[in-house]
Amino acid sequence: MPLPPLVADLTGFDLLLSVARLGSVGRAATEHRVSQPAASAKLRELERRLGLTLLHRTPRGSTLTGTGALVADWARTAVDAADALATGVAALRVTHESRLAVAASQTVAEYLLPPWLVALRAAHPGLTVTLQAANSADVAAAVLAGRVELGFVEGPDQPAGLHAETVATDRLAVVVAPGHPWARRRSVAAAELAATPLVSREAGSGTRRAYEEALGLAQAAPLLELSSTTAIKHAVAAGSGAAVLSSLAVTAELAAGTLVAVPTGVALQRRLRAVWKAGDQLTGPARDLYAIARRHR
Amino acid sequence: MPLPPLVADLTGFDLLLSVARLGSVGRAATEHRVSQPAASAKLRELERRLGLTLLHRTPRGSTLTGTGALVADWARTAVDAADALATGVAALRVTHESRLAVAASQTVAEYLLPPWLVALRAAHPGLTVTLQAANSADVAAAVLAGRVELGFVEGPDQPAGLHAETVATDRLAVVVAPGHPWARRRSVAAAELAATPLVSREAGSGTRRAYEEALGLAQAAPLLELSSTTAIKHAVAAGSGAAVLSSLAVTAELAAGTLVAVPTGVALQRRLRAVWKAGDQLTGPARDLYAIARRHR
DNA sequence: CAGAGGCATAACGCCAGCTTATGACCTCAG
DNA sequence: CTGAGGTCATAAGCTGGCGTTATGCCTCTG
Repeated sequence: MPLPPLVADLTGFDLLLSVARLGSVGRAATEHRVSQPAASAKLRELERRLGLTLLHRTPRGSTLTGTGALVADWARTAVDAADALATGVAALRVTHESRLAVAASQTVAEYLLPPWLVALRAAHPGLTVTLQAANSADVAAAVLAGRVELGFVEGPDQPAGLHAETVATDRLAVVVAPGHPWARRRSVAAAELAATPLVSREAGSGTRRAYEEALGLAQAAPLLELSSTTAIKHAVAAGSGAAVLSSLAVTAELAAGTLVAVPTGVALQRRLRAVWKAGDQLTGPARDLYAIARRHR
Repeated sequence: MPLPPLVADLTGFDLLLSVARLGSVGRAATEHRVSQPAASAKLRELERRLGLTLLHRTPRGSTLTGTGALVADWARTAVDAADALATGVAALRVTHESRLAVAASQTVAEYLLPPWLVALRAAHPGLTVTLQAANSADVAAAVLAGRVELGFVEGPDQPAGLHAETVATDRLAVVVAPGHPWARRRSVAAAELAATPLVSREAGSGTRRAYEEALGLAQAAPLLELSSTTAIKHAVAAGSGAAVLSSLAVTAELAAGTLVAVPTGVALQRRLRAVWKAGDQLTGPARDLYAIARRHR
């Protein structure tokens, strides 16, 4: 199901947010580097397509109507998400004149880092960040080798030669499709969970290791081994079985009802930690990013 | 600061998500009702602009690369937010062949309802929802008069003639600008809070009423009275003083560091309740929406 | 009463992006 | 080994959306 064309292009909504902030269509146009008539037409077209009146236009400027304010607040969420996407992509891009290099494990890179980077960028407008997404072992290696200043790792291991500080705790959730027998269970005991083959990532993934450790398993026998979280979610939603995933990864699906979380008797959680070279003191943007990560905890 | 042009248009990212799900550029093109070359060109252009390789193209289809999967996950967040925006707008639009009419107070309409409606639409693909955003008293009146089947209200009042069930609890947060004297305080006592004029909504707003009740005030003297949550946030961020706002309304600002939450000795919270006519039984989409709201709690 | 600031309308030109048609490539079946 | 079917890339041509400048009208201010 493709995105409705109404919202595929966010520039109109972005313009609306500028009008809300600046109080005039003309000033919003200036901020967006377009002519005033272009902005005026764009906003009018937006109103026409939504079938809503968003602005009170007066000779002294423009203000939002009630519905305009409501739409603007929803739009802000979408624009912020797009902004986080842009920031993440910019960091992923290998820029050779980078200023801060960061490495992060999959879960952190996917779900936590983008808003942190948006906040960091607010504090350091000109800063370029490069991000390397890798598994926890590679992150540790990159920090040790000095390729990145700061790393974020998951899982139980204590990396040698690194100073580690917990910045967040990630709960792991057992998820199944709504039609799965477990979907209506009050609870699934640790023993039953340990005895059930799951849809999971490849051996050595941070999520899988944390799960194996929590259940005291040396190596869990997988029902199906897939290489990405997304693939696992789809397989489970299609009824392939149960999976253990970061709760951060399944909020949207739980909200939509595509997946159902099953309560368990086990505390499935793991710490997400910031790591840097032991003995070193974090400075500049790296220090700020660490502070932001702690603050968001 | 306008949105980077890279992400202003989400169609490319949306297409990427379809490719991830369907495994082929051509099928994604079909789903989006465009020709295969158009989709191919669009994805290639996306890769060019991001400076990243997102797809493995093979004669048997296309799959995401590692960075492609990462970008796709971030993109999914943005696309979902845009989808919530579209759903909210569609519900706001007065459609005359509506099927489910809902009224909600400001906080619920702004922050909670869009994802609920997205989930509801997943269960009822053809359903048209109309939404009326109003204050709690008007919501109750609309339900009583039968203009809407289901309402969502906030605040302490028990609406006469209506059956009410709590669907969520909203914490109120005391927020100030980072430079405000309170920003570094460990705690602000109830008495001090009650004695301090705040930036607030007009008398009678749900948030303001809940705050007055929690502090045992008949009527709080405002420092500044503004008509929208957004205006209040900006005024506070600019250093105008302190405000009490729904924690739902300030998550983004707290994350970005624009605003700072001040711990207080008072339990500032209020219930958000679903209401329908006493004696009636919820049926059909209204019943499902209520269930979704409870599930998201 | 004049000027400034704000939004709308008009006229025009350009380029982005879509479509159809076709080609190149791989895989698999017989 | 060979042909069919599926996938993606390239080419060429056209349309129309969108932005620009120029201008007019309105309202509030001094």
